[in-house]
This record gives sequence, structure tokens and C-alpha cells, in this order.
Amino acid sequence: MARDRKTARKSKAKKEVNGSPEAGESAAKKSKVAEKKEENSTYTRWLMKSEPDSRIENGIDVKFGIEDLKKETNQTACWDGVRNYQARNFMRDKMKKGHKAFFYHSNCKVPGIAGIIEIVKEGYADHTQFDKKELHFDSSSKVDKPKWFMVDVKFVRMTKRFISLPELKTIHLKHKTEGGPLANVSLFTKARLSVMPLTEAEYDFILELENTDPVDKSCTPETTPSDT
DNA sequence: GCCAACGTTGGC
DNA sequence: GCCAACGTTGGC
Repeated sequence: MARDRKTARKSKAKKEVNGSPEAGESAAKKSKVAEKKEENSTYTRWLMKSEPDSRIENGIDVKFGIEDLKKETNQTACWDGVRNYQARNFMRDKMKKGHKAFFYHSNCKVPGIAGIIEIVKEGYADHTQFDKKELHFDSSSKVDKPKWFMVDVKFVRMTKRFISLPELKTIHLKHKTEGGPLANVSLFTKARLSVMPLTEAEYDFILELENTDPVDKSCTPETTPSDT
């Protein structure tokens, strides 16, 4: 079924840290308030990052772009390898079948949104945490009490054009000062999260961009009309 | 390849 | 439970 060379690249085996059931996850209790709010929120739209370019980590290629998802059986794959508690919680507790997400290309020449995917299977144990040969093996996780979770996603379609990070950032900055739907978008307020929620307003606004010209044409090198 | 930002670990 | 040291993410 779903292959498993997803990315959302991550760390290697972690130290054993046990004691409390969820040891580790309270480590970063920065904004307890914000996190509580998040726990109680319902989201239906997401942004999921993956690396489209080859990059070898511990001898394993971490590449998994939207073109790779398309090639999977049923154009469906499990989103394994996420090793961040916040992202884990979203996949384990919040993502539901039928939710839509943007497939975001990270760690590449021009990062940005390449397409749309759909959640087709809700949170279940990420098998790669139990396999020593896997990049994201976690010796502290037990089969009867998995620490890491993943979902299955299915390719829906490419966006009509690539929506680059620089373009999104320009809009985000504008909305921050003048107000607008992307004023607080997680892509910039939680830049390092690989799985993040979007409000429907954020999602709809971004999606509408595919019907417009890029704010700054220099941000979309691929799409220059070159003929004639 | 660099490095800022931020998450995690572990000593105290 | 604080916080310094360390590790990772990911843009640039």
C-alpha cells in the first residue's frame, strides 16, 4: 500500500526519555495558552511540508515531492517520519478524512505550494518508529504504546500554478500591517512546523491565488511565457 | 553551505 | 522547573 519514503525530514533515534506517558512533549511549553487553544480548535484545512529534492540523510534519500505522491499506488501515501509533538498531535487528533491540505515543497530552490491533497486515512501508528533501519527509528517508542502517528494522504490535483513562498510572504507582510486573511498564517508564525493547520479563510485565500498572476513574477521562474 | 529560530535534553 | 547547551528545520 502506501510507500514510505515520505519526508518531513527528521531526527534520528532519540534518547530514551520516559517516565510520563508523554514525556518530552511538555518540554516546550512556551505558550501554554496558545497550545490549549489549539487543542480545542477544530481545523479542516492543512499545510504539509515535504522535500521534493534528493537529500541523503544517514544514507537514505529523503526526497518526496508531489510528483512522487502521484506515482504511488492510488496516488496515496502515508505521511510518515514526522517527529515533532505539535505536528504529531495534529495528525493523531485533528486530521479527519476528507480534510484538504496543501502539499508544500520545502528545502528547495523555490519553496511553495505545489498542489492539493486530501486526508484519506486518519491518525495511526507510524511504523517507521519501530524499524531500526528507518531514518526515523525511535528506540523509546513501544509497539503497544506508539509515540508517533501518521495519516494517509491522496493526491487531488496540482494547483493551477506554483504558489511560491516569497509570494506568500509578501502577502503575509501586507496583511500584517493592513489586515487580511494571511496576517497570522502558521506558515510564518510557526515556520518550523512541518504539519500545520490553516483556517478556511487562509486556505480559501491562498487557493484563490492560483487564479491570479503572481504578485511578483520573479517568484515563479518556471512559468514565464517563453514562446513566440 | 550558512545560520537564525526554535525545539529538546538534561544538569542542577 | 529553570535554563544552557545542543540539535534540527528550512529559508536564503
